[in-house]
Amino acid sequence: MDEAEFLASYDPRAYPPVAVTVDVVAFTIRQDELTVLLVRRACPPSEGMWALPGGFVREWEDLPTAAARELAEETGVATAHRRLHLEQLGTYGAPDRDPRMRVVSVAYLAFAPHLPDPVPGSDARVAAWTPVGEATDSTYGLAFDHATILADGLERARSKLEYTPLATKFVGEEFTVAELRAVYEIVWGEPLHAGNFHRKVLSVPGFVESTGGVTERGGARGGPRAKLYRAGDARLLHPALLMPSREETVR
Amino acid sequence: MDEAEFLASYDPRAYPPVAVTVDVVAFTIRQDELTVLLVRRACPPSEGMWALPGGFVREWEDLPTAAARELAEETGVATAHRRLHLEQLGTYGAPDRDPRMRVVSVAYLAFAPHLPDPVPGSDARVAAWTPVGEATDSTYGLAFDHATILADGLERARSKLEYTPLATKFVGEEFTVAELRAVYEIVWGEPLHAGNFHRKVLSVPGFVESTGGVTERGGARGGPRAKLYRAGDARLLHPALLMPSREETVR
DNA sequence: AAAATAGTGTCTTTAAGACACTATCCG
DNA sequence: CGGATAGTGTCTTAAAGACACTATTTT
Repeated sequence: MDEAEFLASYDPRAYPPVAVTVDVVAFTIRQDELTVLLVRRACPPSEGMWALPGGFVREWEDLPTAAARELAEETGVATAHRRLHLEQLGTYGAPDRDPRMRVVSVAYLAFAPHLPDPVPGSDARVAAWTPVGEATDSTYGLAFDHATILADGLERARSKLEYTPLATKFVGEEFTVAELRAVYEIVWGEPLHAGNFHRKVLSVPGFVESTGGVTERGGARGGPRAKLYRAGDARLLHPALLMPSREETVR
Repeated sequence: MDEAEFLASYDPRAYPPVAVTVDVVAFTIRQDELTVLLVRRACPPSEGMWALPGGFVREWEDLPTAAARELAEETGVATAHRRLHLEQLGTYGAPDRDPRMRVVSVAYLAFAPHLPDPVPGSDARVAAWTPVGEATDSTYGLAFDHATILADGLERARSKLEYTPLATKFVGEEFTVAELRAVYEIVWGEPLHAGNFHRKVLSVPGFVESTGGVTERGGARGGPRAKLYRAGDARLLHPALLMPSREETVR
């Protein structure tokens, strides 16, 4: 029996119930750390454990809309938050990933600069921005398969920094090259050469464009004022900015 | 109401019915053309139109297992076909993508060398390997949103050739550099420089390894026998083989 | 004044691409 | 033999990385 036949003879009681949910891996940078939004589960199973925010997809709701709504419910960020980047990460549907029933979850990845502290929702859930170093620790005990989803999201974010202008989604509308470099260093977890990075960023067509302005003040511990840039119109970076440590990590 | 609360109070009749299906974009190369497996729909809606093979996910079945099963049902290829590559492409869940009910479809991408002619299933469906040039023609009229899924699959395949050893999945266990080059030329749709390609492939660590053997005969129209290689152990290609035309296509 | 930072210059090494060339094999 | 193909050599250019250096600003 194929899809067509099955659906032609569709009867809600004739097949096993499946729930479709969205889970959101929302990253933001706070205090020079990459953090992910987690919520504390208020009911079984895994009551009291941390989990990714997520929930049931509503009847007439598109998948990305559902993801944006779930994020908004936790953070109070308007769904149409101007600088929010949302992309599909993958779908997780192992039959036993939720002990109660078959749940297929479509995971989304969200990036935004300086997202606010979670707003306690009307249902008074606890949500918190958690450093990814803690959240990916195997002893942290995320609920369900959320540790896998988070790991996949982190890997996606790291590699998207290489060949897309994703880093500009983590900084404000106007930013300095040093701020952009900080994003790379924080997400990749290793220091970059300031001079070479500077030249490289400016040499990639469409990555950033100058606003003409400079910062009000120099660096916190000294140094000249930095020129300001905004995101350019490139969708892909050519040539790409490759992670330094890729060489040996690769095989 | 969040996911946890919803599921805690789960009752199959309390929420709108959703079906979860898998659709498979299966690529193989036949007669120097990239082809995709399509089936002709035997019942409404879109009766008689071509569509990607796919179907309902069974109760205790994992998502990739469901995709492999759907492919096997059309091609007769054993699910454990030794050289079949299967990866998740994305999930398509627009509320109106199927007129009958809410259907969320998880699309998979499959690659294999020389897949056989489709075996008419027990239900006598018609299936055929169709050149992607025809299938992606906007007048070809694929059912549902399958034109979008196919386009996404093609784009994924093209870019995966760049930085992964995916091309080795389209050729036999042992292959020549020229055969590998043909894969790139067919999928990318443009000729490559034979000499530079040869040197490049051999210079990427872990891409291919020599078997020590050579072909029985030279090229069909002359030329020396070619050395034989098998896939190496690299998961990523460093440095990558970038598409020639990327330069201006990018922004 | 001291220290830190923004930004540039330059050199070395690696990789990509263009082109040429030889050796081998088919018909 | 003529033509096509496998594989290599070499040169030019682009890009990555290491290092040095100047100018500017903060404390």
